[in-house]
Amino acid sequence: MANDRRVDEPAGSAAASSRDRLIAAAQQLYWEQGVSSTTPRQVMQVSGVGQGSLYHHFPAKHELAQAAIAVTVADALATAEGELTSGSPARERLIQYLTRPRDALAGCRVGRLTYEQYVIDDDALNEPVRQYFRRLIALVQDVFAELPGMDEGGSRRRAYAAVALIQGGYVLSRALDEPAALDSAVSGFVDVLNGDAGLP
Amino acid sequence: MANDRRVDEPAGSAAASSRDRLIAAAQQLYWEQGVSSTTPRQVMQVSGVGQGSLYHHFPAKHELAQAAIAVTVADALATAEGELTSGSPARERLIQYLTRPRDALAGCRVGRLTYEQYVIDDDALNEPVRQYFRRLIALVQDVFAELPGMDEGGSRRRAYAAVALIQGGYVLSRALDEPAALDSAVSGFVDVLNGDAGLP
DNA sequence: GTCTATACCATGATAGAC
DNA sequence: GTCTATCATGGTATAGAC
Repeated sequence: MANDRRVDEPAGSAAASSRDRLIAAAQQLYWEQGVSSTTPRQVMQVSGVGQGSLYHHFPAKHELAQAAIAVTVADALATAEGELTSGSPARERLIQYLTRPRDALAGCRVGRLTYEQYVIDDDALNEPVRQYFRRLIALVQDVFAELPGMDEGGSRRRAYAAVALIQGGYVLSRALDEPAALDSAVSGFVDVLNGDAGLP
Repeated sequence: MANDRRVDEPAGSAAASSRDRLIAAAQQLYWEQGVSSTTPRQVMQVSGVGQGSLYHHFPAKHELAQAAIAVTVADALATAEGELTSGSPARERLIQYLTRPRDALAGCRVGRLTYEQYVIDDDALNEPVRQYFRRLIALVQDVFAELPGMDEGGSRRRAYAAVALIQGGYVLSRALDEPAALDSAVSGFVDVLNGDAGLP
């Protein structure tokens, strides 16, 4: 990555380079079936790039995974940042982040990596995932902190809860094969956030 | 399972049968490193059972996985049921379930299966996972429903939120390599449940 | 940069003796 | 029920020509 002086091409470029097509194919396959289940052969087929080219651009599967995960994390963070730092009132930004339409059955592209042994065993693959959640939680905490009468501990705990809720909603939707499970979980959280609490 | 007439041995039996040791080893390995990463060889080594015995008791890896996952799900459900149907007031039962000490870095033995391609692709493996979450959510919903002024939709949504929160807490703890992340998420949820809401 | 052919190894499973 | 030996497959990577 660091020694790659190639000029960046636009993501939607009509004729993406072999390297970009390999990364895009890997991203898609990782999302659909996980990293360890994705073989170099499959990446070649989906990308339409030959075997020689794959191993020319990436010395091994590991380096391809590193590149693909880095792009996935950067994209996901950019989306969240756009929602959470827009000009809207804090309350609206929070609701917008929580209720954004998500492909619940597909799962979180980043969160699922935490249960992938192939990723866990490899610090270079693990680090982007850690950074993603660190920054996402910080973004959410900053929004909670804008609300009146919120101390630092309170905003911090609520940020962990909000991000965990989304991740767990994905898990429930997948387990139950029920896209609406994530929505139900979010609704329940928003209910209690709205002060319509539950404990006497 | 249905055609197995062998007399059940106590779980903590001094001399467990080969079959039971195989299942126990598989459970442990599935928890530590996932199902697809766990090879029959590893199960043999951990259980101390030879290869011939493994394939005598289980025709293939698939049947071993089925048996091990069934036991894991049954155990996890029994634990949750004990907490959620005890004699304590509803509020206490809920808090007890949410704040039970958990090995956050290890992840949820059941929840992690939702991101395992090996499990997803196999209905026989998938069904116990679905049942686990269906029943767990129902148990939690029943407790919420005991609280005053709670309609059915409200208890349902809160149950989804509570279960999702735990699952997502595991994901965060693993992603951040930070056992306390799950605790923070739970605390944030309990904060808002306590009516100490957040949105103006 | 890209291609085809090939080597290597772990996995998942079978065979057949005891 | 348990053992050892063996096999077939497919994933990962390398070699070397173009």
